[in-house]
Amino acid sequence: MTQIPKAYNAKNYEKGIYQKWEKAGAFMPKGDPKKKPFTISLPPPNATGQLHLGHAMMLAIEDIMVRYNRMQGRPTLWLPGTDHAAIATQNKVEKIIAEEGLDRHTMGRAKFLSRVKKYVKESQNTIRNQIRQMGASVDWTRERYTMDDQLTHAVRAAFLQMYKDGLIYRGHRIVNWCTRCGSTLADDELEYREEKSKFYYLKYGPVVIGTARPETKFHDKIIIVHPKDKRYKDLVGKELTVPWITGDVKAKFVADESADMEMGSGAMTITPAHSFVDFDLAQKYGFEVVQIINEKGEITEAGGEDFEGLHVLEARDKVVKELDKKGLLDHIDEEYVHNLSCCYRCGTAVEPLVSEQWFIDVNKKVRGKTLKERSLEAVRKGDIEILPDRFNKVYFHWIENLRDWCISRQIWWGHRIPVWHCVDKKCKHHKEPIVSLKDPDKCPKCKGTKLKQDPDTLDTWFSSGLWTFSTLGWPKKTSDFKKFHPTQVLETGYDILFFWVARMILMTTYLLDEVPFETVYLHGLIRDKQGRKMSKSLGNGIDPLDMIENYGADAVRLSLVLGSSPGNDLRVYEEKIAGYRNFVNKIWNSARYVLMNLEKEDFHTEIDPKTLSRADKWILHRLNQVTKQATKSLDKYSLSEVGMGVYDFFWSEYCDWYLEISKIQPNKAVLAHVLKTILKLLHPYTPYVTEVLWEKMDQKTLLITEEWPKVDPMFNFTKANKEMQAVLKVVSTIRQLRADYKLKPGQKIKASFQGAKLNAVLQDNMDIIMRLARLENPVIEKEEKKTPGSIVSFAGPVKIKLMTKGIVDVNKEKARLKAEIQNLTAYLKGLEGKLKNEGYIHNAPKQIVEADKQRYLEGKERLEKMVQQFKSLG
RNA sequence: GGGCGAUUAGCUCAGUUGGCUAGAGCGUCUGGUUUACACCCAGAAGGUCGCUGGUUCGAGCCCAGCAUCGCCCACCA
Repeated sequence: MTQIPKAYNAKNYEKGIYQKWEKAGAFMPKGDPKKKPFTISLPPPNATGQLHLGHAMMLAIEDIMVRYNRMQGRPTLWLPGTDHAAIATQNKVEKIIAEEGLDRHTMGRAKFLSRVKKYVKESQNTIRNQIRQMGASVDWTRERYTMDDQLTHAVRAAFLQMYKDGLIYRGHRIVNWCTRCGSTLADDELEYREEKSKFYYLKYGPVVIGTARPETKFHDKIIIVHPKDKRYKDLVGKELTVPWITGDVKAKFVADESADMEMGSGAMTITPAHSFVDFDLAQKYGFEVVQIINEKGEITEAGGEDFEGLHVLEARDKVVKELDKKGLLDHIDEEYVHNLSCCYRCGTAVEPLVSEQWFIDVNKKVRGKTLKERSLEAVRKGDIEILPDRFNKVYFHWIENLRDWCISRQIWWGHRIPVWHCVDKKCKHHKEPIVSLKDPDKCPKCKGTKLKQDPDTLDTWFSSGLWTFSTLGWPKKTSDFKKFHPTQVLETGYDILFFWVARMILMTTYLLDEVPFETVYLHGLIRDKQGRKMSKSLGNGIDPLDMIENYGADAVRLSLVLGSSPGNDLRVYEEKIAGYRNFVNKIWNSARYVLMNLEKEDFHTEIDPKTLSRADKWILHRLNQVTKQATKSLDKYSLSEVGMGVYDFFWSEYCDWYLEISKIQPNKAVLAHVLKTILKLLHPYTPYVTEVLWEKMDQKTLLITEEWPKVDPMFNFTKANKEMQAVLKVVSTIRQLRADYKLKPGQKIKASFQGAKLNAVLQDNMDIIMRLARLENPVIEKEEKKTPGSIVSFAGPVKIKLMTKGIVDVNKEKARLKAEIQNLTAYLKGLEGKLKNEGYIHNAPKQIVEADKQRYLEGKERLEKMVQQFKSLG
């Protein structure tokens, strides 16, 4: 007999339990070496501050997968780490130093970077602490950071290999440019903001062209028309002089199918340096590309002395005025709504411009395949399975339309591009890049020592694309790498399918000729109670740490997992978390009861099959069923389904019925066995409370490393299960009657039963029925006896009669019976129709028809008895 | 413009390969100190499964169309 507190206070236990696990080395991969390892690389949170509920969800989901597989005896590795998050981190630190009146340029590169490093260190500590608080069983001995020496080495190795294969090239191409960050952005690093602006129609020689950005049009010289457009047929190929912003220009008509005949005049001029579409056209035909806007968002010398140096917005007004003066302004549409592309990190409008950058060629064949082809194939062939599978389509579409990936960034924080140039003027090869794994000290050509490294850094997703294997020691073929790669699951939010998941597949299939992971589990976004995104500006965010403080980590985990399925958003709010806290407390109290009634040795005794009552057999049978279902569904990653299934079984069967029955006829070994098994089933979901209780049950092992429950064929009791369910139904029915007639809870009622085939079962369990339904002197009647003033109801085939003469109103009983008779009659009529239907009898599976027949016969019998009873009431 | 998702009780959501009178939690209502738990127990009310057709013996589930809400991608001369 062990006493524990009345309520579970998570705070008192969680820290100690986590330390115990960690000390025992329980997070390190052990398990049966013959079994296939199970590995998850934790998506490394940005080292920029704090974790939010999305991270908490990720940790909860992955921890469930990991704990389950660990209990299945597989060598299990969950590798944690953090990401240096180039732009995000740099922006954060820039903001911080701005408050001190500083900026990075006056500070200098070295000083600024050391400031960033300090910030990252603090942030990493916060994150480590938060991951621990969630109970995440990550292997801290293998923690990694994208800027670790070893990972940086992996980045360089990857760069070098891609460079040698000609996949990485330097080119003058159009890129997305953020004028605030002073850097390029990848296509998917843009966000779109709807904006209303003016739309200008301008007279350009014989045509009218439309534009939202007149300030880019100084050097428009090509007019594109559709080859089938009759209006311009004669003009195609011709050159003519037209008056334009800063004087006359020579314009040329070119036919290309990209022109839309329906739109405006059907003719358009192009600005190759500042529009992706126009740039492609210029490449196709070899048009001149003139830069109009520079990296600061100002007009270049191409605008002439009147415009050079003006910011784009100022220039816009001035250009329009100038055109108007010349009579070239046709009209202005004030209500033009369009999507403005903005920087996803700072929100500044993005300026497409041509710049010299490093790119990854996604269409060049290496070893017979392009990067695109490899990426598509991995998913098409089923080597990678995406959950939910509807995201396959989204993935394919994205890869198919992928352009060359711009990987250079003009920011300071990140992996410096491993390219050097010889700056010795005497060297003939000073234009050739030197790409090297280690910092070179001399030029390989002229042996000079004047080398300068490319000032740019790499896109942060370049290094995270290597995450599943750079963390395992690649490019060295370490034993970890051999054992744990490919990983099994990559679990992350669907919002970074492109950013990260696709990049990992692209990099890994090329570099390793294998997939990075077998399954992609995409979780949804966290929303508030009204379904809104959580955001700082709305102030509707919930801090996971506050919730853990108030309700415990187990409750927080449940609120993030139950009721959620891959790909679907999830609403999270405090009442929900409080509800799961109640569940955790219920676990605690069920164990409290068992602990109070059992001795230590009871937790170690085997179940003796000879001692099993029908109730024992029932709960053991149900436990088998639940275990079977849970195992099957967890293998398919149906985490919510399993959690809810066990929740339900535990609460509404084990607690509500079996524990109550155990107060009447206890079987200590069964009580202990079922509870211990439930703790195991729940452990992946609520690791803390289950581990605490496990300890209280005199277990010498840790629950985290216990074996996952197996179905025990000895405990399959189909018949007892059915019989016991009937008994429980009898109790429920009586309770219902008692409530209907407002019988006092304490008042014991005389009752009789007619159960036909079930009579023996009822007799065996009469104690239970009596106690749970508060009866006295219950009897089983073999024959119908008249008992005036009693009330009657049916639990399946069992007729229940409560002797309530003088207690209840006969008229009320008549009304109730009448309603029940009507209800049943309607039901039987439906069934009858079905059973008379030839089509149904022929086509439906036999068991279904058989079951309906049974139901019909049983219902019919019940109806007869009810009618009889109704009549007897006079 | 293309695509995807959602629509089931007042709220949040389950609902397997189509087959019991469609379920749970929260909330509401009625009762309740019983060998753990009031963070609890017993019971109840509450649903034209978004709409319209179709397939089928049978549809919440499959098909077509529509509506509303949300998301993603593309385009915007």
